[in-house]
Amino acid sequence: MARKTGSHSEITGPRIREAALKLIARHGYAAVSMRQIAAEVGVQAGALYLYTPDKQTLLFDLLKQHMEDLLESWGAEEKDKDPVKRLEQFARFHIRFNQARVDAIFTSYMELRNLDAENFKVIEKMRKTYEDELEAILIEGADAKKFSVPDTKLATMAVIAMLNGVNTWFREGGRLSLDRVERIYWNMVRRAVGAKGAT
Amino acid sequence: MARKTGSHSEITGPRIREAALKLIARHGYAAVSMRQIAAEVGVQAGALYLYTPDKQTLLFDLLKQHMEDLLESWGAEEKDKDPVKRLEQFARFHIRFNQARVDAIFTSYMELRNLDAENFKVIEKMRKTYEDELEAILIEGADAKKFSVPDTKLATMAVIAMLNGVNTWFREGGRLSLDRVERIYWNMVRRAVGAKGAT
DNA sequence: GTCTATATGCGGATAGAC
DNA sequence: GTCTATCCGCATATAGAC
Repeated sequence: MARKTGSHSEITGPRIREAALKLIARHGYAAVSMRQIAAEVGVQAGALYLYTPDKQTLLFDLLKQHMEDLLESWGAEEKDKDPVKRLEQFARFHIRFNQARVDAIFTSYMELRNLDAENFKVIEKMRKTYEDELEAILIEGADAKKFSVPDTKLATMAVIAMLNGVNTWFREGGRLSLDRVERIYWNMVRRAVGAKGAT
Repeated sequence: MARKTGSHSEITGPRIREAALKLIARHGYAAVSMRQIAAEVGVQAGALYLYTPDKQTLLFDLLKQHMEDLLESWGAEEKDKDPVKRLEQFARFHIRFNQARVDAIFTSYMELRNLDAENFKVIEKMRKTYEDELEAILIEGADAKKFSVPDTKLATMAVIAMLNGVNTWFREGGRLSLDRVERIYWNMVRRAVGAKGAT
Protein backbone atom coordinates (compact mmCIF):
# COMPACT_ATOMS: atom_id res chain seq x y z
CA MET A 1 0.00 0.00 0.00
CA ALA A 2 2.61 2.47 1.08
CA ARG A 3 4.85 1.11 -1.63
CA LYS A 4 6.69 3.56 -3.82
CA THR A 5 6.32 3.69 -7.56
CA GLY A 6 8.94 1.59 -9.29
CA SER A 7 9.56 -0.52 -6.23
CA HIS A 8 9.23 -4.19 -7.05
CA SER A 9 11.71 -5.94 -4.81
CA GLU A 10 9.36 -8.71 -3.80
CA ILE A 11 8.78 -9.89 -7.32
CA THR A 12 11.96 -8.86 -9.08
CA GLY A 13 14.15 -11.26 -7.09
CA PRO A 14 12.26 -14.40 -8.08
CA ARG A 15 11.87 -13.16 -11.64
CA ILE A 16 15.62 -12.74 -11.93
CA ARG A 17 16.22 -16.30 -10.77
CA GLU A 18 13.55 -17.56 -13.13
CA ALA A 19 15.03 -15.71 -16.10
CA ALA A 20 18.56 -16.73 -15.21
CA LEU A 21 17.60 -20.38 -14.92
CA LYS A 22 15.84 -20.36 -18.26
CA LEU A 23 18.67 -18.65 -20.11
CA ILE A 24 21.45 -20.63 -18.45
CA ALA A 25 19.67 -23.92 -19.18
CA ARG A 26 19.50 -22.99 -22.85
CA HIS A 27 22.85 -21.35 -23.46
CA GLY A 28 25.07 -22.13 -20.49
CA TYR A 29 26.31 -20.02 -17.62
CA ALA A 30 29.40 -18.65 -19.34
CA ALA A 31 27.49 -17.80 -22.49
CA VAL A 32 24.74 -15.84 -20.76
CA SER A 33 25.48 -12.24 -19.79
CA MET A 34 24.01 -10.27 -16.94
CA ARG A 35 22.64 -7.92 -19.60
CA GLN A 36 20.68 -10.74 -21.20
CA ILE A 37 19.22 -11.80 -17.88
CA ALA A 38 18.26 -8.22 -17.12
CA ALA A 39 16.64 -7.83 -20.53
CA GLU A 40 14.60 -10.99 -19.99
CA VAL A 41 13.33 -9.58 -16.71
CA GLY A 42 12.80 -6.13 -18.16
CA VAL A 43 15.27 -4.16 -16.08
CA GLN A 44 18.74 -2.76 -16.64
CA ALA A 45 21.83 -4.81 -15.86
CA GLY A 46 22.82 -2.71 -12.88
CA ALA A 47 19.56 -3.50 -11.12
CA LEU A 48 20.50 -7.17 -10.85
CA TYR A 49 23.17 -6.30 -8.34
CA LEU A 50 20.51 -5.32 -5.85
CA TYR A 51 19.62 -9.01 -5.68
CA THR A 52 22.90 -10.78 -6.07
CA PRO A 53 26.44 -9.68 -5.22
CA ASP A 54 27.76 -11.23 -8.44
CA LYS A 55 27.05 -13.69 -11.23
CA GLN A 56 28.73 -16.61 -9.49
CA THR A 57 26.50 -16.24 -6.44
CA LEU A 58 23.45 -16.11 -8.68
CA LEU A 59 24.39 -19.47 -10.17
CA PHE A 60 25.12 -20.93 -6.77
CA ASP A 61 21.76 -19.77 -5.43
CA LEU A 62 19.96 -21.40 -8.35
CA LEU A 63 21.63 -24.74 -7.78
CA LYS A 64 21.28 -24.58 -4.02
CA GLN A 65 17.61 -23.73 -4.16
CA HIS A 66 17.06 -26.59 -6.56
CA MET A 67 18.80 -29.10 -4.34
CA GLU A 68 16.84 -27.90 -1.33
CA ASP A 69 13.61 -28.36 -3.25
CA LEU A 70 14.66 -31.84 -4.22
CA LEU A 71 15.61 -32.93 -0.72
CA GLU A 72 12.52 -31.38 0.83
CA SER A 73 10.19 -32.89 -1.74
CA TRP A 74 11.56 -36.35 -1.26
CA GLY A 75 11.57 -35.83 2.49
CA ALA A 76 7.89 -34.92 2.39
CA GLU A 77 6.89 -38.17 0.68
CA GLU A 78 5.07 -40.70 2.82
CA LYS A 79 7.47 -43.64 2.70
CA ASP A 80 6.33 -47.21 2.35
CA LYS A 81 7.93 -49.71 4.72
CA ASP A 82 8.65 -52.30 2.09
CA PRO A 83 11.96 -51.50 0.35
CA VAL A 84 10.66 -52.74 -2.98
CA LYS A 85 7.69 -50.41 -2.80
CA ARG A 86 9.94 -47.62 -1.59
CA LEU A 87 12.24 -48.14 -4.55
CA GLU A 88 9.27 -47.82 -6.87
CA GLN A 89 8.29 -44.69 -5.03
CA PHE A 90 11.77 -43.27 -5.45
CA ALA A 91 11.90 -44.10 -9.16
CA ARG A 92 8.56 -42.51 -9.86
CA PHE A 93 9.27 -39.52 -7.65
CA HIS A 94 12.59 -38.94 -9.36
CA ILE A 95 11.14 -39.09 -12.86
CA ARG A 96 8.22 -36.82 -12.00
CA PHE A 97 10.34 -34.31 -10.11
CA ASN A 98 12.89 -34.12 -12.90
CA GLN A 99 10.24 -33.73 -15.52
CA ALA A 100 8.60 -30.85 -13.68
CA ARG A 101 11.85 -28.88 -13.59
CA VAL A 102 13.82 -29.67 -16.69
CA ASP A 103 15.71 -26.38 -16.65
CA ALA A 104 16.83 -26.73 -13.05
CA ILE A 105 17.85 -30.36 -13.51
CA PHE A 106 19.76 -29.67 -16.68
CA THR A 107 21.53 -26.69 -15.16
CA SER A 108 22.38 -28.59 -12.00
CA TYR A 109 24.24 -31.17 -14.01
CA MET A 110 25.80 -28.90 -16.60
CA GLU A 111 27.00 -26.02 -14.53
CA LEU A 112 28.71 -27.79 -11.66
CA ARG A 113 32.05 -27.06 -13.26
CA ASN A 114 31.30 -23.37 -13.23
CA LEU A 115 30.90 -23.22 -9.49
CA ASP A 116 33.93 -22.08 -7.60
CA ALA A 117 35.52 -24.64 -5.30
CA GLU A 118 33.70 -23.71 -2.13
CA ASN A 119 30.26 -23.52 -3.70
CA PHE A 120 30.89 -26.80 -5.49
CA LYS A 121 31.50 -28.56 -2.21
CA VAL A 122 28.16 -27.42 -0.83
CA ILE A 123 26.19 -28.65 -3.83
CA GLU A 124 28.10 -31.90 -4.02
CA LYS A 125 27.27 -32.64 -0.42
CA MET A 126 23.57 -32.14 -1.09
CA ARG A 127 23.71 -34.36 -4.13
CA LYS A 128 25.45 -37.01 -2.07
CA THR A 129 22.69 -36.78 0.52
CA TYR A 130 20.11 -37.49 -2.14
CA GLU A 131 22.04 -40.43 -3.56
CA ASP A 132 22.37 -41.82 -0.07
CA GLU A 133 18.60 -41.89 0.20
CA LEU A 134 18.49 -44.26 -2.73
CA GLU A 135 21.40 -46.33 -1.54
CA ALA A 136 19.75 -46.75 1.86
CA ILE A 137 16.75 -48.32 0.14
CA LEU A 138 18.97 -50.67 -1.81
CA ILE A 139 20.94 -51.67 1.26
CA GLU A 140 17.83 -52.36 3.27
CA GLY A 141 16.32 -54.39 0.45
CA ALA A 142 19.54 -56.30 -0.14
CA ASP A 143 19.82 -57.16 3.56
CA ALA A 144 16.23 -58.43 3.49
CA LYS A 145 17.14 -60.54 0.44
CA LYS A 146 14.58 -58.66 -1.60
CA PHE A 147 17.14 -57.26 -4.01
CA SER A 148 20.08 -58.91 -5.64
CA VAL A 149 22.78 -56.28 -6.00
CA PRO A 150 26.47 -57.18 -5.88
CA ASP A 151 27.39 -53.56 -5.12
CA THR A 152 24.89 -51.06 -3.76
CA LYS A 153 27.03 -48.07 -4.70
CA LEU A 154 27.16 -49.07 -8.36
CA ALA A 155 23.49 -49.93 -8.36
CA THR A 156 22.72 -46.49 -6.93
CA MET A 157 24.67 -44.74 -9.65
CA ALA A 158 23.19 -46.96 -12.35
CA VAL A 159 19.61 -46.37 -11.25
CA ILE A 160 20.03 -42.62 -10.98
CA ALA A 161 21.74 -42.38 -14.35
CA MET A 162 19.01 -44.42 -15.96
CA LEU A 163 16.24 -42.32 -14.45
CA ASN A 164 17.98 -39.05 -15.29
CA GLY A 165 18.10 -40.18 -18.88
CA VAL A 166 14.36 -39.69 -19.20
CA ASN A 167 14.86 -35.93 -19.31
CA THR A 168 17.02 -36.15 -22.41
CA TRP A 169 14.23 -37.41 -24.60
CA PHE A 170 10.80 -37.24 -22.91
CA ARG A 171 8.46 -34.48 -24.03
CA GLU A 172 4.96 -33.93 -22.75
CA GLY A 173 2.41 -34.73 -25.42
CA GLY A 174 4.64 -37.23 -27.20
CA ARG A 175 4.10 -40.89 -27.93
CA LEU A 176 3.89 -41.94 -24.30
CA SER A 177 2.34 -40.44 -21.19
CA LEU A 178 4.61 -39.73 -18.27
CA ASP A 179 2.78 -42.33 -16.22
CA ARG A 180 3.47 -44.99 -18.81
CA VAL A 181 7.12 -43.98 -18.93
CA GLU A 182 7.29 -44.22 -15.14
CA ARG A 183 5.83 -47.70 -15.27
CA ILE A 184 8.23 -48.94 -17.93
CA TYR A 185 11.25 -47.45 -16.21
CA TRP A 186 10.21 -48.80 -12.85
CA ASN A 187 9.98 -52.19 -14.43
CA MET A 188 13.53 -51.90 -15.77
CA VAL A 189 14.83 -50.65 -12.43
CA ARG A 190 13.02 -53.41 -10.60
CA ARG A 191 14.63 -56.05 -12.76
CA ALA A 192 18.04 -54.40 -12.81
CA VAL A 193 18.27 -54.75 -9.02
CA GLY A 194 16.73 -58.21 -9.11
CA ALA A 195 13.72 -57.25 -6.99
CA LYS A 196 11.70 -60.17 -5.70
CA GLY A 197 7.94 -59.99 -5.11
CA ALA A 198 5.69 -56.94 -4.98
CA THR A 199 4.29 -54.80 -7.76
CA MET B 1 63.82 -32.66 -44.33
CA ALA B 2 63.34 -29.59 -46.43
CA ARG B 3 61.12 -28.22 -43.69
CA LYS B 4 61.65 -24.63 -42.64
CA THR B 5 62.49 -23.60 -39.11
CA GLY B 6 59.39 -22.86 -37.10
CA SER B 7 57.20 -24.92 -39.40
CA HIS B 8 55.17 -27.43 -37.44
CA SER B 9 51.91 -27.77 -39.30
CA GLU B 10 51.79 -31.53 -39.07
CA ILE B 11 51.88 -31.57 -35.32
CA THR B 12 50.33 -28.24 -34.39
CA GLY B 13 46.91 -29.13 -35.77
CA PRO B 14 46.44 -32.21 -33.60
CA ARG B 15 47.93 -30.46 -30.62
CA ILE B 16 45.40 -27.67 -30.93
CA ARG B 17 42.52 -30.13 -30.97
CA GLU B 18 44.01 -31.95 -28.01
CA ALA B 19 44.41 -28.77 -25.99
CA ALA B 20 40.98 -27.48 -26.95
CA LEU B 21 39.33 -30.73 -25.94
CA LYS B 22 41.06 -30.79 -22.60
CA LEU B 23 40.22 -27.19 -21.75
CA ILE B 24 36.66 -27.31 -23.03
CA ALA B 25 35.97 -30.50 -21.09
CA ARG B 26 37.13 -28.80 -17.90
CA HIS B 27 35.72 -25.29 -18.28
CA GLY B 28 33.20 -25.38 -21.10
CA TYR B 29 33.30 -24.03 -24.63
CA ALA B 30 32.04 -20.54 -23.83
CA ALA B 31 34.40 -20.17 -20.89
CA VAL B 32 37.53 -21.12 -22.81
CA SER B 33 39.19 -18.45 -24.93
CA MET B 34 41.22 -18.93 -28.05
CA ARG B 35 44.08 -17.30 -26.16
CA GLN B 36 43.93 -20.00 -23.48
CA ILE B 37 43.96 -22.76 -26.08
CA ALA B 38 46.91 -21.13 -27.81
CA ALA B 39 48.79 -20.82 -24.51
CA GLU B 40 48.23 -24.50 -23.76
CA VAL B 41 49.72 -25.39 -27.13
CA GLY B 42 52.52 -22.87 -26.78
CA VAL B 43 51.68 -20.59 -29.70
CA GLN B 44 50.04 -17.19 -30.06
CA ALA B 45 46.30 -16.88 -30.56
CA GLY B 46 46.57 -15.74 -34.15
CA ALA B 47 48.31 -18.98 -35.11
CA LEU B 48 45.19 -21.01 -34.31
CA TYR B 49 43.45 -19.48 -37.29
CA LEU B 50 45.79 -21.31 -39.61
CA TYR B 51 44.07 -24.50 -38.48
CA THR B 52 40.49 -23.48 -37.99
CA PRO B 53 38.42 -20.72 -39.57
CA ASP B 54 36.81 -19.92 -36.22
CA LYS B 55 36.08 -21.19 -32.73
CA GLN B 56 32.73 -22.72 -33.65
CA THR B 57 34.31 -24.88 -36.35
CA LEU B 58 36.95 -26.02 -33.91
CA LEU B 59 34.24 -27.27 -31.55
CA PHE B 60 32.36 -28.93 -34.37
CA ASP B 61 35.49 -30.72 -35.59
CA LEU B 62 36.13 -32.06 -32.10
CA LEU B 63 32.65 -33.51 -31.79
CA LYS B 64 32.57 -34.82 -35.32
CA GLN B 65 35.92 -36.55 -35.00
CA HIS B 66 34.77 -38.12 -31.77
CA MET B 67 31.56 -39.47 -33.27
CA GLU B 68 33.46 -40.84 -36.24
CA ASP B 69 35.83 -42.63 -33.88
CA LEU B 70 32.91 -44.07 -31.98
CA LEU B 71 31.07 -45.33 -35.04
CA GLU B 72 34.22 -46.74 -36.60
CA SER B 73 35.31 -48.48 -33.43
CA TRP B 74 31.97 -50.16 -32.93
CA GLY B 75 31.85 -51.00 -36.62
CA ALA B 76 35.21 -52.71 -36.35
CA GLU B 77 34.08 -55.04 -33.57
CA GLU B 78 33.55 -58.65 -34.54
CA LYS B 79 29.87 -59.10 -33.80
CA ASP B 80 28.45 -62.21 -32.19
CA LYS B 81 25.35 -63.67 -33.82
CA ASP B 82 23.41 -64.15 -30.60
CA PRO B 83 21.66 -60.90 -29.64
CA VAL B 84 22.26 -61.52 -25.94
CA LYS B 85 25.97 -61.87 -26.51
CA ARG B 86 25.92 -58.89 -28.81
CA LEU B 87 24.22 -56.81 -26.15
CA GLU B 88 26.95 -57.75 -23.71
CA GLN B 89 29.49 -56.82 -26.32
CA PHE B 90 27.83 -53.46 -26.82
CA ALA B 91 27.65 -52.74 -23.09
CA ARG B 92 31.29 -53.57 -22.52
CA PHE B 93 32.42 -51.76 -25.63
CA HIS B 94 30.49 -48.66 -24.62
CA ILE B 95 31.92 -48.57 -21.11
CA ARG B 96 35.47 -49.16 -22.29
CA PHE B 97 35.28 -46.66 -25.13
CA ASN B 98 33.81 -43.98 -22.89
CA GLN B 99 36.38 -44.58 -20.22
CA ALA B 100 39.25 -44.24 -22.68
CA ARG B 101 38.05 -40.80 -23.79
CA VAL B 102 36.42 -39.08 -20.87
CA ASP B 103 37.10 -35.57 -22.19
CA ALA B 104 35.60 -36.27 -25.59
CA ILE B 105 32.54 -37.98 -24.15
CA PHE B 106 31.92 -35.26 -21.63
CA THR B 107 32.32 -32.54 -24.22
CA SER B 108 30.10 -34.33 -26.70
CA TYR B 109 27.25 -34.29 -24.23
CA MET B 110 27.82 -30.87 -22.72
CA GLU B 111 28.54 -28.75 -25.75
CA LEU B 112 25.78 -29.81 -28.09
CA ARG B 113 23.90 -26.63 -27.27
CA ASN B 114 26.86 -24.54 -28.35
CA LEU B 115 26.83 -25.92 -31.87
CA ASP B 116 25.06 -23.78 -34.39
CA ALA B 117 21.94 -25.28 -35.94
CA GLU B 118 23.55 -26.84 -38.97
CA ASN B 119 26.44 -28.41 -37.10
CA PHE B 120 24.07 -29.69 -34.47
CA LYS B 121 22.08 -31.59 -37.07
CA VAL B 122 25.19 -33.39 -38.30
CA ILE B 123 26.22 -34.53 -34.83
CA GLU B 124 22.70 -35.51 -33.86
CA LYS B 125 22.44 -37.71 -36.89
CA MET B 126 25.63 -39.53 -35.95
CA ARG B 127 24.44 -39.98 -32.40
CA LYS B 128 21.17 -41.39 -33.70
CA THR B 129 23.08 -43.84 -35.86
CA TYR B 130 24.89 -45.14 -32.82
CA GLU B 131 21.71 -45.46 -30.77
CA ASP B 132 20.13 -47.34 -33.64
CA GLU B 133 22.90 -49.91 -33.40
CA LEU B 134 21.81 -50.68 -29.87
CA GLU B 135 18.13 -50.63 -30.70
CA ALA B 136 18.69 -53.08 -33.54
CA ILE B 137 20.15 -55.54 -31.05
CA LEU B 138 17.19 -55.11 -28.72
CA ILE B 139 14.69 -55.51 -31.55
CA GLU B 140 16.35 -58.65 -32.83
CA GLY B 141 16.52 -60.11 -29.35
CA ALA B 142 12.92 -59.19 -28.58
CA ASP B 143 11.73 -60.78 -31.81
CA ALA B 144 13.60 -63.96 -30.88
CA LYS B 145 11.93 -63.85 -27.44
CA LYS B 146 15.32 -63.55 -25.81
CA PHE B 147 14.58 -60.15 -24.32
CA SER B 148 11.49 -58.87 -22.63
CA VAL B 149 11.19 -55.17 -23.48
CA PRO B 150 7.82 -53.45 -23.76
CA ASP B 151 9.38 -50.59 -25.75
CA THR B 152 12.71 -50.92 -27.51
CA LYS B 153 13.14 -47.16 -27.86
CA LEU B 154 12.86 -46.59 -24.11
CA ALA B 155 15.05 -49.56 -23.37
CA THR B 156 17.68 -48.13 -25.73
CA MET B 157 17.67 -44.79 -23.99
CA ALA B 158 17.68 -46.41 -20.56
CA VAL B 159 20.63 -48.67 -21.33
CA ILE B 160 22.71 -45.90 -22.85
CA ALA B 161 21.97 -43.54 -19.96
CA MET B 162 22.92 -46.19 -17.46
CA LEU B 163 26.18 -47.03 -19.21
CA ASN B 164 27.08 -43.36 -19.70
CA GLY B 165 26.71 -42.90 -15.98
CA VAL B 166 29.88 -44.88 -15.37
CA ASN B 167 31.94 -41.92 -16.54
CA THR B 168 30.56 -39.68 -13.81
CA TRP B 169 32.12 -41.66 -11.01
CA PHE B 170 34.57 -44.30 -12.24
CA ARG B 171 38.25 -43.53 -11.77
CA GLU B 172 41.10 -45.84 -12.72
CA GLY B 173 42.83 -47.17 -9.63
CA GLY B 174 39.77 -46.88 -7.45
CA ARG B 175 37.90 -49.54 -5.51
CA LEU B 176 36.93 -51.57 -8.57
CA SER B 177 38.68 -52.54 -11.77
CA LEU B 178 37.07 -51.50 -15.03
CA ASP B 179 36.54 -55.14 -15.89
CA ARG B 180 34.62 -55.71 -12.68
CA VAL B 181 32.52 -52.62 -13.36
CA GLU B 182 31.77 -53.88 -16.86
CA ARG B 183 30.66 -57.20 -15.44
CA ILE B 184 28.36 -55.65 -12.84
CA TYR B 185 26.82 -53.22 -15.30
CA TRP B 186 26.35 -55.92 -17.90
CA ASN B 187 24.52 -57.91 -15.28
CA MET B 188 22.20 -54.99 -14.56
CA VAL B 189 21.62 -54.35 -18.25
CA ARG B 190 20.96 -58.01 -18.86
CA ARG B 191 18.31 -58.12 -16.20
CA ALA B 192 16.81 -54.74 -17.11
CA VAL B 193 15.97 -56.05 -20.57
CA GLY B 194 14.88 -59.41 -19.19
CA ALA B 195 17.51 -61.37 -21.11
CA LYS B 196 17.04 -65.12 -21.09
CA GLY B 197 19.91 -67.57 -21.13
CA ALA B 198 23.57 -66.93 -21.92
CA THR B 199 25.63 -64.28 -20.21
C1' DG C 1 14.48 0.36 -6.48
C1' DT C 2 15.94 1.45 -10.83
C1' DC C 3 18.32 4.05 -14.34
C1' DT C 4 22.25 5.99 -17.04
C1' DA C 5 26.95 6.33 -17.55
C1' DT C 6 31.26 4.50 -17.14
C1' DA C 7 35.75 2.05 -15.58
C1' DT C 8 38.37 -1.64 -17.00
C1' DG C 9 39.49 -5.75 -19.02
C1' DC C 10 39.00 -9.72 -22.07
C1' DG C 11 36.73 -11.73 -26.04
C1' DG C 12 37.17 -13.29 -31.38
C1' DA C 13 39.26 -12.33 -35.31
C1' DT C 14 42.50 -10.02 -38.83
C1' DA C 15 46.76 -7.50 -40.99
C1' DG C 16 51.19 -7.41 -41.96
C1' DA C 17 56.14 -8.24 -40.49
C1' DC C 18 59.53 -11.89 -40.30
C1' DG D 1 54.07 -21.06 -39.97
C1' DT D 2 54.20 -18.00 -36.41
C1' DC D 3 54.42 -13.56 -34.14
C1' DT D 4 53.15 -8.81 -32.79
C1' DA D 5 49.92 -5.33 -32.93
C1' DT D 6 45.42 -4.01 -33.28
C1' DC D 7 40.21 -3.39 -34.35
C1' DC D 8 36.13 -3.41 -32.07
C1' DG D 9 32.62 -5.12 -29.27
C1' DC D 10 30.89 -6.99 -25.13
C1' DA D 11 31.79 -8.62 -20.44
C1' DT D 12 31.24 -7.71 -15.13
C1' DA D 13 30.70 -4.56 -11.88
C1' DT D 14 30.23 0.13 -9.72
C1' DA D 15 28.94 5.31 -9.02
C1' DG D 16 25.81 8.57 -8.69
C1' DA D 17 21.36 10.70 -10.40
C1' DC D 18 16.41 10.35 -9.82
